[in-house]
Formats: sequence, C-alpha cells, structure tokens
Amino acid sequence: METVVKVEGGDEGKFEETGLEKSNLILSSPKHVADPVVYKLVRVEGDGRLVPATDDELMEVEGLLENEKCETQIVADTGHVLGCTSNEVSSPGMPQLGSSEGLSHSEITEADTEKLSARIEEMVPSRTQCSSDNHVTQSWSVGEHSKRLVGSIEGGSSSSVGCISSKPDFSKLKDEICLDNLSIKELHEVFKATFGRDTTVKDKQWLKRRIAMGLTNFCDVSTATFVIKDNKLVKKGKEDSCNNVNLSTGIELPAVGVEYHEDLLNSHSHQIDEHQTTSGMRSGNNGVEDNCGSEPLAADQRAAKRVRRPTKRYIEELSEAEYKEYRGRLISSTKNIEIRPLASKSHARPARNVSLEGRTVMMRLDSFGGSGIQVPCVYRVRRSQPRKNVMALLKFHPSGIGRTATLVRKCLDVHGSQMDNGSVNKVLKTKSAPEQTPQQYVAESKKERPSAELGQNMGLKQDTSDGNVVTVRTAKGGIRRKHHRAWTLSEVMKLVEGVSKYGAGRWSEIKRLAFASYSYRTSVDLKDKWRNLLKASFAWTPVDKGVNSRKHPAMPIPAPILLRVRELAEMHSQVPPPSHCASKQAACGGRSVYETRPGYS
DNA sequence: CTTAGGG
DNA sequence: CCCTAAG
Repeated sequence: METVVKVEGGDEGKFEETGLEKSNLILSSPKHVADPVVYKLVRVEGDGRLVPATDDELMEVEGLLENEKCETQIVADTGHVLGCTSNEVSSPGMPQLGSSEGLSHSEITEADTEKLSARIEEMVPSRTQCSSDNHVTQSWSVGEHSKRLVGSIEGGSSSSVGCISSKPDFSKLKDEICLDNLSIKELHEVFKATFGRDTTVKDKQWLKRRIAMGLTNFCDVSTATFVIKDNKLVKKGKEDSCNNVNLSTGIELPAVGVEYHEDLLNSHSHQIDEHQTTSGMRSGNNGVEDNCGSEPLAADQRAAKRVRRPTKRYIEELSEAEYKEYRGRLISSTKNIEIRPLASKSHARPARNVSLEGRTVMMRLDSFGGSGIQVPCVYRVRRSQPRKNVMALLKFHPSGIGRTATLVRKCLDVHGSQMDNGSVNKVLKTKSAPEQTPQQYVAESKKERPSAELGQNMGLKQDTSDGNVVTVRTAKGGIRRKHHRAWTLSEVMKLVEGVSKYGAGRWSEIKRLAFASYSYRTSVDLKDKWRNLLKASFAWTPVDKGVNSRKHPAMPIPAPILLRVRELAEMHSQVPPPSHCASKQAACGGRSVYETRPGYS
C-alpha cells in the first residue's frame, strides 16, 4: 500500500484535483477505448510490481472521486463508473479530497512516472493472460462487438431506429425534453431530482448538459446515439452523428456503460481480499464504446458525453408529503407551462427494474411538475459495494450490450413486470457470510430487486439495494429510513488501524484518511462503531470465548482485533489526563481503566 | 462542520 | 443506525 498513484495517459492533471493522485492506486488507461475513457486500476507493490486493484481499492478510487462535481467520467475496466474528474465548473467550495495531508509517497518524480507507465504497459497484457479464463481478453473486445452491433442496427433499419427508440416510453420522451425554457432555479430543481443532490453551479449551459446527461443514464444500454435537437429527440445518423452540435440547441445523448447492479451485501472482505478478488472483479468495459466510430469529437462534446451516476444517499427518499410539496413548488414556478395529464399521472413514479440473470437495469421516470419534462433517472444502484462477481455475471452474457438492450425494451414493454419479489431484506440478511462463492452471488442478485407496481406510490418500498433500508416510523408520525450495512471485517480493521494512527475521537480524520473508499461510512458511523467495539472488546475475556453471552453477533470479531481495541482504549484513556500523577501514570491510569471496564472483574 | 452521547 | 446538543 505504500505506493503512488498516477494516471497514465493525458489526463493526469485532472486527477490532481480529485485527490486521486494522493492515493496509492494507479489508473492506467491501456485503452482509450472510446468515451468514456476506460482505465485499468492497478496497485504498485512495494517491490514495484503492479497488481490488479482489489475491490476495496476500486472503491477507494470511487470514494475519492465520488464527491467531485465533474464531467469526465472515469470508468474502470470492470465497467463501473468510478467517478469523474473535476473540471472548471466545479463549485468552488468543494472539499478537495486529500489536499491537506499528502501521503508520504504522493510525491513522485517524472522518471518514476514514466517507469510506472512503462510497467503498466507490460503488466496489463500479462495479467490478461494470467487470469486464464479468457474473460479479460474478451472484455476488451466488447467494444468492438458493440460497434458491430451498432452498425447492424443503423444500417439495417432505416425507418425504425433500433431497439431503444422503438420503446414506447422512450418515444414518449421525444417531444418533452425542453430544458431550454427553464430558469436556473428550475434547472436546479431538475438537477436535484435527476441526480439526487443539489448543485451550486450557476451555469445554465452546464446544468442543461448535466441534466441531459442524466438522461443518458436512462438509455445507457443503448447502442445508438441520440441527439436532442430543437427539442426533439432524434437519432443520429451514422454520418452526421459526430458533427458539431451546438450545445444550446442540441445535446448529445450517447449510450454509455451499463450500470450493473450487484448487491453483494457485506460480502466478506478481510485480509485476503486482495487475493480472492483479483480475477473476479475484472469484467471488461462492458457497454463502453465509441458511438462515433472513428470521427473524433470535440473535446468539449466528449466531456459532455460523460456522465457520472448519482451519488448520495437520499436520492429517492422524499416522503410522499415532501414530494408533493416539491411538486407544488415546481409547478408554481413553472406556471407558464402547461400541466399535462401525463405529468400528474406519473406522480406515482413507475419504477421499472429489470433483473436478468444478475444484470439489473433500473429506471425511473420522473415528471417535473408542469414542465412537461420527463427525466428518466437511474437509481443509485449501489452504495459503493463490491463488485466481486462482475466476472461471474458477465460470463453469462458474452454478447453484452446487445443483449441488455433487448432486455430493457422487454422490461419497458411489460409495464408492471413483476420480477421475483424476493425481499431485499431477506437477501441482505445473508450478509457477510465470509466465504460465499460467486455462484451464490449470482443467485442472490437474481432473486432480489422488487419492482414497484405501476401507479403505486413508490415512497416506502423502493429500496436502492444499497443497504438494508428499513423504514421506521418515528414518534412524530414521520417516517425515516434506516440504513443498515453490516461492518465487514476489513472495515473494522481499517477503523482500528485508523484509531491507532490518529487517535480515537478524530473521526473525521480517520474517515478522510482511512475510509476514503467507504463513502457510506460517515465519521459518526466510525465513532459509533468504535463505541461498539469498545463495548465488545471489554465484554470479551479469553475465558469467555464461545460461552459468550451472545450467540453470533453477526460478525464475530476476531479476538486479536478485540484485544487491539482494548489496548488502544487503554492507551487513550491514560494519555489524555497527563495533568496529574504524571510519573505514576502507568499505575493510576492503567488501573482506572480496568476498573471502569464494564463486566471486568 | 465535528464530536460526544443518548436513544 | 439516527438524532441532537454542544464546541
């Protein structure tokens, strides 16, 4: 882990702002397959070897980039959107991750960089070979598969425009994209509803572009390219597809990567993570392709095409009341615009989820008050959970994109299509069985994903799979959600390590420095967990083993860790009060710790 | 915003 | 895990 990060290729500069270069990972881009740029993620070992990044590391990058407002999408070669690089329109107040304390090895010389890059070049192909089961090799050719697919679609069907545009819902969308008429404020609203977060960006152009890119996610399984032009959604012909499009009147709607849904809740992840995931996580740049063939895009447009997925937690968590209020605001603020029946009907947002043999595509059609805009939006599919079985999933779909596109259409045709309604909670309860096999993962992802009934109020039953989301009725009658994500062993270890390094109580530090990859763990979470660990560690005694009060605390924390926790706790409890008994510190401090220990005799 | 503590 | 008070 004592390494540096560098992005191979021309994009280094962009990553500096994200703090990625402070990380210990390397994003290399063995292939700029297309747009978005696809990177391989590797780690530099102490001896200079390059090894494929583990899930945790992938998540680390994801975490680093997660909070950035950005345009340029970074996609791992697993097909996962890692995040984006910053650009000049980033809001000024954004926290710069990793900008304060550089890691010791974040300094890297030019020469080193080059050497590393060189090593990457050698190493990437070799890894392709050593992960014998030719999936990786396969993966890089996915783009070409798709390209052929595009070709056939575009060439073959002159009147109908391929699978996407023939979908009923999509064509409905056609006449309703009209971002131009919206004020900044309205754009902000739309933005918020689209991405689930606020934006401070005032640039109207940028907002429109981002929102339109949000739409992109909607059709992100498409292999065709669409353009919003004069408020109409049109499919680009092959020839004109790459012409310059004035962003004020036309917005490109490219197809981008397929978002996988894998909900491998609390899959084991401990010390051996690195060994078990290296092959499993590599699946290839599915769905990433160059829509424009050989014709190069202007840099600006290229950036515009790259999207990031929504990030934060409470994306679709407005309660019904709030939602109504929200709509009310929107409507009132867009009084000029006719309110269509459609808009009110779609108040109950139909959510269509498709789960097909492990590959899940989720969509949401949101209506924005009277604006007449329907903004499809991808649920935040995952809250940064591991993608361990990507490979396994992909295995069943070597044909990748084309297949998925078909599936999506199918899903849209069948309106309230009910997939297996396996309770998410049930699935999640199987959490952290430390040694699950990929097969099990597949099975699990298959059975989850309840889909909401059309016309039903979405509110409470939509769970984004990003954790065990349980709705809880509060005393005041309100409802709130309780996310639960069991702590994995590796998380606990990181926490312990962080506490030992930075001290208990400096949670934000620990969060920033040791938990950058776990965006879902807040500093408060860390604090709480530490509190629990303390409790656990002090309630634990060597004789207690096994005959313990509780059966299986879900995740039995190994004794060594508990001991370490206790050790740290004792250390910290005696360090703070140096005021008195400085010399007898060991005696009085140490003793008092023991005495205050609950259950210790 | 961060931390600590109660629930 | 959530909420809130306190710096």
